[in-house]
Amino acid sequence: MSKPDIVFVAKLAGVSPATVSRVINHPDQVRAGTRRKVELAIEKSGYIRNRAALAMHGKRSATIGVVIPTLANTIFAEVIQAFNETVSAQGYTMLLASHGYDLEVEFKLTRKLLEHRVDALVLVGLDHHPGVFRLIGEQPVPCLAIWNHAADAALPCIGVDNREAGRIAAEHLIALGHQDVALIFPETTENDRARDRMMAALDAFRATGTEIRTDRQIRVPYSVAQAKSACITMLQRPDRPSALLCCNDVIAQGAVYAAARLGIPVPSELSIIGIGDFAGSAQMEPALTSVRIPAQSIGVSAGHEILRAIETGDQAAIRSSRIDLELVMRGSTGIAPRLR
Amino acid sequence: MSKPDIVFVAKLAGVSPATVSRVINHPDQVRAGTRRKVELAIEKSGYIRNRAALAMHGKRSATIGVVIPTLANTIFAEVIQAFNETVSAQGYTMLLASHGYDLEVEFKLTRKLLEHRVDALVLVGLDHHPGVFRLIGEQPVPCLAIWNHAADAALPCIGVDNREAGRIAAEHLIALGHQDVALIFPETTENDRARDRMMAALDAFRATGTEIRTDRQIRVPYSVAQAKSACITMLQRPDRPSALLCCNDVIAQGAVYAAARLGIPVPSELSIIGIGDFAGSAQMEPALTSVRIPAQSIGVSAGHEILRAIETGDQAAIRSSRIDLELVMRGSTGIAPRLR
DNA sequence: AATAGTCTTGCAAATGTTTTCATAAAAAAT
DNA sequence: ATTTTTTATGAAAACATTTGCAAGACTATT
Repeated sequence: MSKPDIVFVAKLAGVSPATVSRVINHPDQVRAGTRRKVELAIEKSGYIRNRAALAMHGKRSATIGVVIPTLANTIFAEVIQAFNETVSAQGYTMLLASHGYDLEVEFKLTRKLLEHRVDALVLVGLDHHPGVFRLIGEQPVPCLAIWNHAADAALPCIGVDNREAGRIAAEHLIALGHQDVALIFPETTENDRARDRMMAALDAFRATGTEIRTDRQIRVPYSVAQAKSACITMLQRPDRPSALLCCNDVIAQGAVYAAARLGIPVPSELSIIGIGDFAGSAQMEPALTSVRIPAQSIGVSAGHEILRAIETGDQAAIRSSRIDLELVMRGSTGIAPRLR
Repeated sequence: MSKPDIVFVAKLAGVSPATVSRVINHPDQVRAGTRRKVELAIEKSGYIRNRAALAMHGKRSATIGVVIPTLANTIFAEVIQAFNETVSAQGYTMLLASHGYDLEVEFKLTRKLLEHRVDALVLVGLDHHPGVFRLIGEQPVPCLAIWNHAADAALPCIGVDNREAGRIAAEHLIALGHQDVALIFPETTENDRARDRMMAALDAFRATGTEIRTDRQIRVPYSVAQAKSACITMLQRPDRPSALLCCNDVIAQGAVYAAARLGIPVPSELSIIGIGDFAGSAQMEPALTSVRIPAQSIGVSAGHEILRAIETGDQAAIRSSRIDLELVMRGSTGIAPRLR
């Protein structure tokens, strides 16, 4: 009664296991009559082939391992969705793991995915546990870093230049005349994306002679709720800044709500800019100005590159690419109050 | 140079493959000295055990298949995250597939996951392709439907009663005196959650003698952008309703933004209620009134039940449970204008 | 020092499938 | 009708691992 295997089906159809295998994998190699018999037996027995046995044969496992920091908010939803659509169209399934912004955990998960003999590996960002680099150096598995791009990256990568993202955001505020800006960022020690953006933003302001004081640098996790309450606290102080530069749109959305709650008019009294242009940002009122990260494109190209690397068997075949950022000016930023 | 296997490691350590296997799986069964030798050889060779071979032995594959409608918006992010955290703590990895609200695709994906010999299967909702029911009837795999709960369900299920959700939302609006209500829902043919909510809402209004006209029933996909623009169109008509009952918070968020855009004061002129209480809903201004679906609880209980079923090997062991809904009254709903 | 008992370890079988090679059957050519 | 060619099928090896069994190596007990 327990799950029928290929030899059970073969007996039922009165043929050899080899023939059953051929019906499944090379149907054209078997005579129509036999094929029908076998197909009937498969149908009747409810046979489902065991991919594990297949994978043991050096065949593809038809799985792609994907390790992301979190599933909890919108940040990676769009890339992953696009990536998944691309590869699943070719019959691949995603083994998805999330590490909660802990690179030690990321290492363990990566190892586990390799145990499953994923045909390829996708990671987010360029900063990883040394063990991760060792693993992908040793294992013959195509590996791709997404979201980030850097010319000198240790890994093939498809994504944006986060330093540029931080710079674009900062320069937009600078161009609007903002001098007193607060930076709302998460903890950056295990998050290279956030770190790059912040450093570039600080540099951009420094280049205009403005040093952003540390009490203008707020630490907050990626959470609309926590961002909102942190911003409320900060914006209630008498010397509030004229603009908020947020590490991503999750935080920026929280900031917009905070301003709304306090009745601070945006953008006339307070400008808010995010990074990412996540779903919903364009619809907010006021709509959020953001540095657009084309998640869709990243996911799709990543999918194609991975597929190509798997098909050709050449793990070095992955082409890195830098996806262009774009400043999307919307209603949440405006000229600094002091200039009017 | 190609990936070392267990016999390579065995040779390197000067022991038999069996001993290497034991070092990995039953370390206490091997003498400390030998163990160290083997561990060194594993380390040195960069050996990673092949789970496929393991799975072939009737062992666990240590994967759990999860099929969801979409990854693209927040809807399922929280459940999946909670579920994943729960099961990954026990060493399981998620094979995640999304079908884009197409039950035919869902069937194919389910089949594929079974080929991978997932140790358990999680689906969303109770409505499925007949093939899905056949598969899970034939395969000895614990299967659990999440998000929905119904007493007479064909599958073990952990979730909420979506009819109740629709009813609670409707009755809240009724209690506030709203008689002219619009329903903003997605296509319901392949989405039992949406269908149940809508039917129950219509019934609730009918019970008070109000029949909701079909031109008050708007069809819109789950997208903030599309919901917003559809609502803008509708709210601009001279005979706009006094309340909007939205199938979920994604749509409701779009509705709130639509009202903001048009300058319609919420809730004094227009009440908006959602279902789900997704991330961000509580932070909006005005904060969104919603029927809370405790995604976190659902994910965690689902995880525990699945783990129990896997460990005990008893697929019938999964206990269904109905998770309680809760009306969360916030700023987006208020007394109907005609009563003031 | 001998015996019994306890640990360690290796051998070999088993797992489910694919594929190469050989053979049998059918089709085509004479 | 016979031979040649082509096509379809089966037998068996291979894949990487685990585990029951048996034998060998210790340890403890007398």
